[in-house]
Amino acid sequence: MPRADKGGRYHHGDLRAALIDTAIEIIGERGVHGFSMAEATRRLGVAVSAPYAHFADRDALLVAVAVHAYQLFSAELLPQTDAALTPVDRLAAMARGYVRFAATHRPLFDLLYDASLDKAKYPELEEAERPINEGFSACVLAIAGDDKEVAEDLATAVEATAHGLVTLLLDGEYDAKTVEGAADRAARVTLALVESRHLLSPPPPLPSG
Amino acid sequence: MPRADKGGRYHHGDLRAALIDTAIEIIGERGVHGFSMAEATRRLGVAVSAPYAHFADRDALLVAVAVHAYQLFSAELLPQTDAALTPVDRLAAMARGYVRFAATHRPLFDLLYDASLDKAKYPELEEAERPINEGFSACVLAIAGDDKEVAEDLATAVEATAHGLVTLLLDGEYDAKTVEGAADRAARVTLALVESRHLLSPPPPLPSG
DNA sequence: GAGTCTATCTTAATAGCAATCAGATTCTGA
DNA sequence: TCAGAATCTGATTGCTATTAAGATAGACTC
Repeated sequence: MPRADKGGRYHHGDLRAALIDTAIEIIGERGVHGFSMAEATRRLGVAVSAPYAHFADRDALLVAVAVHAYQLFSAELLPQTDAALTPVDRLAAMARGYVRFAATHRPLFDLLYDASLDKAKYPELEEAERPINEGFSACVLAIAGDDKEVAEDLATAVEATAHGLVTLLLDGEYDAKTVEGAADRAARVTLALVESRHLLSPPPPLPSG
Repeated sequence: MPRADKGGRYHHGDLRAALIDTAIEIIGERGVHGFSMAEATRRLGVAVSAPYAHFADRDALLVAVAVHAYQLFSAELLPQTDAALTPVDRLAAMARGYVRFAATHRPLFDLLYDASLDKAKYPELEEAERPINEGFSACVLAIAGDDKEVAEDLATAVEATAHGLVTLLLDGEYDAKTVEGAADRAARVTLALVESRHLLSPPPPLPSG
């Protein structure tokens, strides 16, 4: 972990990587909102203008951190997919994992879903997110019997619910107990969605309003 | 709608209200993130320091706008509750309304759920949010047969899903078609949750993971 | 109506931030 | 060895929030 130990060398060595590490550090301490380029350069003992040789602007650096975060997310979430479980159980496990990641790495999670990074402008974001979406889709498709429309419907519902639960969880103050509680809840809601006739077949008529 | 038409008067008249209006205007144009005190004072033809006679800081002004947004939200959402419908249908209608409000007043919705305003620091926020939560709770309690634990579980699930759907909807680009599509989806998922044995009774054993 | 008090507003200033530019330094490869 | 490219510094611009001290207007009293 390189610190302000440049020791008079003009060139840093790997400022790009050091900036990403320091950004993760600062975001961990102060949240995405509390991160600033200036603070990062201060910690690295480097001129405020130095980062701009490696990143076009603040957002570009945050995107690099976000890519890193997605990789971590994948690494924690996807192993659940390989287990010898039924697709339904795997899906529930992923919902759990989603909640756990958000709670365990809150600042990074906020960076991914709260700091409005423009996915259109930074294609590497979608690229980094893809493994997650694919693991998820595979799971859902297996459940939906390869009916793509049903699968998309179900996927959206499960994703939305997990994400929404996390939002509610993170809005209030939370401790370990409520984290596992929310994880349980996410799993339970996932099961409810999977079994529902409202999602798994041609939808019955809806009351309008 | 008072503009930069102060016309040399030293006192503005009602700068406090004008600031809130202008803030809504700017947030509508540029999003919460793009709002600045400086821009607001510029539009009102007033010194940059003038707002601080009425609001402690930027956040305090945003909180005032958020209170306004909650009132609008209530006004659009709660009428659904009075209709002569079953509790379940009312709940589905509220899920719809939730999605519609978010899509129709996106900047205000972002202000409520994206700009991390500290509810502990500004109790008026919870106060303004209360009518919504109460209408919602009443509905859910009726469905759960006054079993508070089940009701809380169900409420969380429905709220989370609606919120999550909105998040997904707002993340991608969206047009009128997808808005109603998302509203439909929210209603459908709500029905699925309400009918699920996983939520409406002592929960069956969960696979761990 | 004169005088006082207070709220409101102005001017002026500080400090933090992102971003740019010109130039210095170091690295790289021919 | 030397030219060019990459990296970094120092100085600067212009935006932001926020504060302090003083001017002005409205409200309230005598």
